Amino acid sequence: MLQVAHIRENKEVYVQALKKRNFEAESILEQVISLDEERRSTQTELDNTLAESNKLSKEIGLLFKSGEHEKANKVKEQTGDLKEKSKELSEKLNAVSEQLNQLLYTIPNIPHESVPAGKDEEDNEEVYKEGDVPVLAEGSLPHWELAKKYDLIDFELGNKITGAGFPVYKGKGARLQRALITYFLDKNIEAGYTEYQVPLVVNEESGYGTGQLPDKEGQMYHVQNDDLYLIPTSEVPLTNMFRGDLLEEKQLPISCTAFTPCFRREAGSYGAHVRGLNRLHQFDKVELVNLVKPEDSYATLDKMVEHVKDILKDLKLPYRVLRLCGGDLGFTSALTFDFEVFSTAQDRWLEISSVSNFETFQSNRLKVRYKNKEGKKELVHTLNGSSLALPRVMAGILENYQTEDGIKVPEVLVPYTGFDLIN
RNA sequence: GGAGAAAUGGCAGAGUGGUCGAAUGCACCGGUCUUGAAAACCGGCGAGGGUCACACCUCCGGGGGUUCGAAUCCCUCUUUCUCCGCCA
Repeated sequence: MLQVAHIRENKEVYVQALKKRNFEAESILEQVISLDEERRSTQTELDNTLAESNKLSKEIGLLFKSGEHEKANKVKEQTGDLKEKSKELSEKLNAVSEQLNQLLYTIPNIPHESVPAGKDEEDNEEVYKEGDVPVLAEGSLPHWELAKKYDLIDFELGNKITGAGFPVYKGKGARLQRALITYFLDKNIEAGYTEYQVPLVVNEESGYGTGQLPDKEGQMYHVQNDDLYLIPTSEVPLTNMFRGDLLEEKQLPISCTAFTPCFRREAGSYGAHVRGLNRLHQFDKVELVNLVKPEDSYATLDKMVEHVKDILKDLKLPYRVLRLCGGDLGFTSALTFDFEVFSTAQDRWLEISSVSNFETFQSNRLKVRYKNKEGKKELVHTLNGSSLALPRVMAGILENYQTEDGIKVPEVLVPYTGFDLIN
């Protein structure tokens, strides 16, 4: 959520910046400003009314104490009007504030100046590429064929138990998956992150805090009996741990990592691009979340990007890094780098990580602040990134490491799997 | 799931209808003393809105009510603790 005080002072900057997202902000920002003005003037009026009735109440108290009951009763009569007026004003204030909030929820974050203008993923900017695309033998297979051939993942079984998009991992498939999770966590801990285990269901407030609600309501599974949501990413519980907190400067930066399954309804997805592990309703992911001082956030973003690069280098997977264009940038993000692994057998890039700086967009909603050296309270910057999302890494490994003898296990994983070949 | 008790500032903990945003202690920050530190002493120290700055307003778990006036009384929800039941 954008900060109204800033909008008030820099409306034109906001309008221009949001154009990169193809978001026409002029009129909506004007509405925001006028609602905010109304809000403030209503607040002032209410304050004055309350001040007056507070004064009278005090007077009444004093009069009763000194035994002047008659006088007191007379003053009492004056309070009725004030009471009614303040009731009206506070109702108006609530309505205006609510309206203002609803409006603010619909405005996306302003993109960082380095974000290229653009319509969709076609316009993303490739900023880095590494690794040779392996030349595979004749008859190499996509991962869903490999998963079947070596009995690693059973999609049919998942259909039976739950439905499409809930695969069952078996044998060496399950162990490879577990190895990857442990390896990712270890890498993150080594880089200074603290590991957490967090709830997989969250309340409505948490959903709003990180911006899944109301924007992506349909994306989350909703447990209606208890009004809870299955997390679409551990970003939600991780970031919400700090909701409403006023941190000490020395506590920053806060770096968390967690492994969790993620649940996404992915309503409306279908076709070849969702085959196999490409898109699932339940998948595993290891996530990074950073809370930092504003002046440090872009350096932190760079560090996160380097960290993910490092992991992919370890795994010897060919990958590229994209700077997302305005049209493809997530609602809450100011700058996002996507990582994609090249799937040789599918002959396409698969997104496996997304690393973003949200600046104050989340922290403003979440009210996560810290006291700086001067004792002034400031919103922290929040960042997150996947390191990494499991299914597509799994797909990439299966497809790129296939040989005539079977699927080799990347060297760094062997200590975790306990085997070096799947055959 | 049943019975009872509780929820106050970073923490502990007073406060049961009026001058209470809230005693006191600890923690924290600044100062005096000291070569330095500790101790002692002095001062400061919750959050949000609003203002150039004050003023002023709001907040004692959340919501609602009674009252001229609520941390304090009533209703309701949530959470925590104790006892019982069930259980990985």
